[in-house]
Amino acid sequence: MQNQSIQVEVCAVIFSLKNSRLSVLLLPGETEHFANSWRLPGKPIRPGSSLEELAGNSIQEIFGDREFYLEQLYTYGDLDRHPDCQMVSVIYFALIPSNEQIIECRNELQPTWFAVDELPRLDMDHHSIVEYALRRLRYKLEYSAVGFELLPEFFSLSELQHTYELILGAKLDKRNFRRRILESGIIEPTPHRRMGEGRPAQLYRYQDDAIAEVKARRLFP
Amino acid sequence: MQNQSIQVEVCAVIFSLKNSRLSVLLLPGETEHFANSWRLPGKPIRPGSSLEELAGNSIQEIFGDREFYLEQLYTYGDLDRHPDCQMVSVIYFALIPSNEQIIECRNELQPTWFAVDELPRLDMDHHSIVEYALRRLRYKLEYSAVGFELLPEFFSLSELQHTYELILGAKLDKRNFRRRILESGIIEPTPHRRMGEGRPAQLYRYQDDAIAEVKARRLFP
DNA sequence: CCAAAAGTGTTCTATGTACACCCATGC
DNA sequence: GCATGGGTGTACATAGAACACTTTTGG
Repeated sequence: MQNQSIQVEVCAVIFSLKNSRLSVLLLPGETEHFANSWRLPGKPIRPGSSLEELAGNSIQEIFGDREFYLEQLYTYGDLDRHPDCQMVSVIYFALIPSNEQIIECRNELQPTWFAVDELPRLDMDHHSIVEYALRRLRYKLEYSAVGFELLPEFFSLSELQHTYELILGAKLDKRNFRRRILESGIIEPTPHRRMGEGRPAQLYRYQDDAIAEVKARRLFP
Repeated sequence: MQNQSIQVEVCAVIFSLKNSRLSVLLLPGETEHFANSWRLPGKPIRPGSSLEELAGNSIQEIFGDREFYLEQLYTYGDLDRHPDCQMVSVIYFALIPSNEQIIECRNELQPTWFAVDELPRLDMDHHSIVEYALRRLRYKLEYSAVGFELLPEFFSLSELQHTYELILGAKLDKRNFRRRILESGIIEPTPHRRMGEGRPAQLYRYQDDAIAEVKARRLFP
């Protein structure tokens, strides 16, 4: 059933906001085994690259040489994951700002965004991996500042609140949200304002030196 | 400097209470590169065993076929970890009840307990791995029931409190501790009592069906 | 002047914290 | 009967939750 080889790969669960929905980037699956299914981007490990570099490269191949949030999620290594070999997958999860675009020269890979509540059929155990990444993302929101990583450099407090509401799947109280975020000191006001319908919004920027302090405290109930 | 091979191994950070100190089990290091140093128990991956099985086996070789708490910690894969090859280490952490003994036939391995605040020189980056495992253990104590895993099947509330104080490195209020633990419902009283100096203590047992519920709530500030 | 989104404080409730004395047993 | 560790409740402080109106802009 299963031959004697072990393969080790690095994969990434890439989250972003697309059409006001939390979405995951997937590639078409390998057709030999998993017809009409999709898979997480990734690549086999190779000498000369660290695990994190490989995960970062997989993402930069799709989005270009941007900065983004990247964190190791879990390493899957059960015997029944792949029909042909024993597959060990080191999974990372990444957050891409909503304004970033897939670079055109990579269209041949057919990278595609799927809303997390409308995932297609996925290869192997990738479906449960995405679900786990989503739980971890929701949990991280409560006690760290990770939500900003899905927004452009400048954003309004309402945009930030909508991001949190999208990910947590719940409405948050506007005044409590603003008070907590501002008191936490993880964002700073900028001279910019966003004009649109209604009153212009103060724009804020993320202070990256503030991450460490916030990690210890829960921001949301 | 570094040849082109990649090795993948599974290691375990094994915690227990020895002489009223939180301790880690170490084996003598490989002498070719790391003279007079110690290392985490572990073994290379091999076809036919999942990662968790390999971690579990490494521990059962030392303690026999016991049950114990085992959880994946992190996968280390930087380039500069080992002088000879690129080493990927999937690290697990385990909690062994304080009454468990190292089985005698394994004495040739020279497994040795070291208090976490008096660690010897360790191979590679194993020192920072132990420190990370310790941070994770302390953090887990706050919001889950993991402390029981270091005690025998029956234990008194004072013994449990001392365990928490040892791991967290801080004194806890007796009444608040007892109230919170009992209200959480993660332990149940047993008919047994521990006799000794002073008033006999009610002994409790861990209810393993209660783990899931408690995971979401913080038990300690 | 109306629609639309931004912005702002206070009260109430729940949770955590601090704290001191009586109880049951062995010697 | 006394030394030793086991066992118990209440008052206070802090943090989170609920809640409605005013402000600024564009059309």
